Amino acid sequence: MKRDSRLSGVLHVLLHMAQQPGPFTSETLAKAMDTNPVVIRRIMAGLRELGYVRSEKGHGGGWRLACDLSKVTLRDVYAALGSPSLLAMGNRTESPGCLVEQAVNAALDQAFHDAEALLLSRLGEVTLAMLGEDLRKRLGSRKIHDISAHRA
Amino acid sequence: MKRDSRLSGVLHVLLHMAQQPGPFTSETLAKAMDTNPVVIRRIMAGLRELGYVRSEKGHGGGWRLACDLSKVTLRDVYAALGSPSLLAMGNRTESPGCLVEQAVNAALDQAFHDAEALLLSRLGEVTLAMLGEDLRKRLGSRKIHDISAHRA
DNA sequence: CATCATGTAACATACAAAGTTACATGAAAC
DNA sequence: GTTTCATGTAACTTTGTATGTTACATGATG
Repeated sequence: MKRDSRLSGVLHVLLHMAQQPGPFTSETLAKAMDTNPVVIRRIMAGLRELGYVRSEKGHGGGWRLACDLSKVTLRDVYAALGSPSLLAMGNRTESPGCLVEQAVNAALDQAFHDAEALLLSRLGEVTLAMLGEDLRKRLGSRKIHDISAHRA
Repeated sequence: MKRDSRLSGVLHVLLHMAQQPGPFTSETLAKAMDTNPVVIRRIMAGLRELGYVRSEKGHGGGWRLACDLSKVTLRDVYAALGSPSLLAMGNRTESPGCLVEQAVNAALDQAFHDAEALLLSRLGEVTLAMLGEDLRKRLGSRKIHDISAHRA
């Protein structure tokens, strides 16, 4: 797999859930995302632990939102995934004895750190509610999107 | 392999080369980097094509710097590697039909793009000569580092 | 108790970087 | 000219991680 798409995926799920009351089974969500129910449960596990969503077993069970969408940022969601590494590049050796490599690492670390900080900052500026608002604009006059129609 | 370390690696090689006249065989460089000669040739190929280094076969052959170190930035070196992706994360689907996913992508793309731009900008601010200068400071009063002593 | 849905372990697949082997090409030394 | 050295490159192996899949235990509902 080329790149980590868990953040993209879990946001997709959350935004879908925000459009309808729920609950949603992992299977329903998986169909909408064209993936496997276990994958859904996996990426949702961290959000459940942080209380952003709740899950229930048995008949009528499934996933429900359990947070104020205007208080949860994309950065929070990212953190709920376990804060996977943001950059595809890194240093060859983290604590090299070679002074040459230390000089290289210092220069790269600075650039890497700045980029990571900016990305986290940007993610922290966007709430799930804002995403929902943007979606509403995109939907325009259309009827609220039904997740069950997603399969088309 | 966890993360792409080619940029880190090739910079390490270039900085080593800047400390001594050369030429350097792939094998010598590989030993200094604790890796394989073919890996060296691979990461150096792009730099050769752009004229940053030259290579010669046969006796007395090997790699030599062929550029003004004060004119080549880390961003140039990155480009010579083929501009591999900088971010470890990406969108699930690049051109989704689903409006929900479009909204998610739009938000993430913005953040991703900003972070990539900043990283490239930072890399563009640092020249190989500046790296060499930093290294000189780290070396302090010490004798110029001999690459053959690297194996220690 | 049968059914539904999550929770999770275990295994399979896909992909890219890094490491390795093998050999062709060309240059210098003898 | 032949040997030796060094690059150039293809092909294959190894490794790490995300993703996909199967199987089954757990618990809730009807």
